[in-house]
Amino acid sequence: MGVESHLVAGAPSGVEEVLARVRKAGGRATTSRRILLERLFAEGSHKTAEELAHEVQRVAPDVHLSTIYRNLEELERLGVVTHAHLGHGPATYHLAAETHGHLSCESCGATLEAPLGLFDGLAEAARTTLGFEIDPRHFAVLGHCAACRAREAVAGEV
Amino acid sequence: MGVESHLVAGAPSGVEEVLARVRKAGGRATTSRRILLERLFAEGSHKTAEELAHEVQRVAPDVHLSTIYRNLEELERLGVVTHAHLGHGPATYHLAAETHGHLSCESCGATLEAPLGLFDGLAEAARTTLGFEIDPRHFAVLGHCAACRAREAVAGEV
DNA sequence: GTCGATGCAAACGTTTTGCACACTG
DNA sequence: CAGTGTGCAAAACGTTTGCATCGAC
Repeated sequence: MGVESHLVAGAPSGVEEVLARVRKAGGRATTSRRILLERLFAEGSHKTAEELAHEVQRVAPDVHLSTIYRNLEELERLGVVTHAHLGHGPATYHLAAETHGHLSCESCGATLEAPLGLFDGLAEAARTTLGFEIDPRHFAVLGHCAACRAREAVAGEV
Repeated sequence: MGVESHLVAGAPSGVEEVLARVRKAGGRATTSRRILLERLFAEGSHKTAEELAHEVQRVAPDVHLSTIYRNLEELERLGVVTHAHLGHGPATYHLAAETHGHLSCESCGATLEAPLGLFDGLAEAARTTLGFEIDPRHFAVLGHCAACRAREAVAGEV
C-alpha cells in the first residue's frame, strides 16, 4: 500500500526503512512517528504541520501538534523530510526524496512543482556573476500562473 | 539631505512628494508618517518594521510599532514601499522604486541584491514551459554565498 | 530500568486588530 | 468638526520549549 515510486535512489522508500534509520540514530519507533511517516509517504505533497496533525489524529486522536513538529524536525535532521515556504503562511513538508522547486501564484495561491532544471539559467548567472550557489528548493518563487494571467489580462483591458 | 538618486522614473522621489500622494488618496500627513518616510528614503535598505520603529523613535519616542506597521501597509497600497522575505524571520521593507531581487545565504544570512536581469533565464523557462510569469522580488532565493562556499569547501575536505 | 518521546500548557517572535482619544485638513 | 491616524493592550498566528509522565528497547 505504498506510493513508493518516483523516489530518488539512496533515500528510504518506505515507513519501516525510515524507522530503521531512526533506530540506528538512537531514536525510537513510536506510534505517532509511524503514523506521521505513513501520511508523509501517502498521496499529496505540500502539507502543513497542522494538516499532517489532523490526518494523524484521524487515526490517533491524542497526538499533539507539538509532537508533529518535533517529529518533523527529527526527520528533517535525518534527511528524510524537508520543508518549504510557498508564500505567506505556514511551511509545508514533504519527503526529501521528492526534490523540486516551487512556483507559487500570488493571485490564487496555487503551487506548481518546478523541475530543478528550470533554475539552471539562474543558477549559472548567479554563480558566474556573484559566486552565489542557489538552492531553489526551500523558498518558492512567486509570480502569476497561466490561469490568473489570462483572467487579469482580460480584467485589465477596461 | 536626500538620497534621491538611482530611483525609477514615475515614482515619487522625496518625502513631500509621497505625502502629497497620500493626501490625494484621502490620507493625512502626520508626524509619524513623515518621519517614517524620511527613514525609508535614507541610506540602507532591507530594514525590518522593528528596526524602522527604533529609528523613528530616536526622533519621536512615542511612535508605536503598530503605527509603523499600519503606515507601511498604507504606503505599500500606494505603491511607495514593498516588503520582501529574505529567509526566516521578519520581513524587510524598502522603497518600491529600488527594484531588485534578493539572494540570501543560508549559512551566514547575508543578503545580496540581484539585478532583475539575473532572473531572465528562469523567467523565460517558467513562461515557456509552464505559462508562469515569475516575480522574483518578493521572496529571496536561498543558497550559499561565495565566502561561505569557500569556507565549507575547505571544511568538507576532511 | 534507562533514556528518548509525548501531552499539555505556556512562551515565543512577528504581525494584526479593537478601542477610545488626538490630530489633520 | 468630520473623519483619519494614533497609542495602548490584547489577540492572532505559526512555532518552540519546559516539565512531568509515559513507553520503547
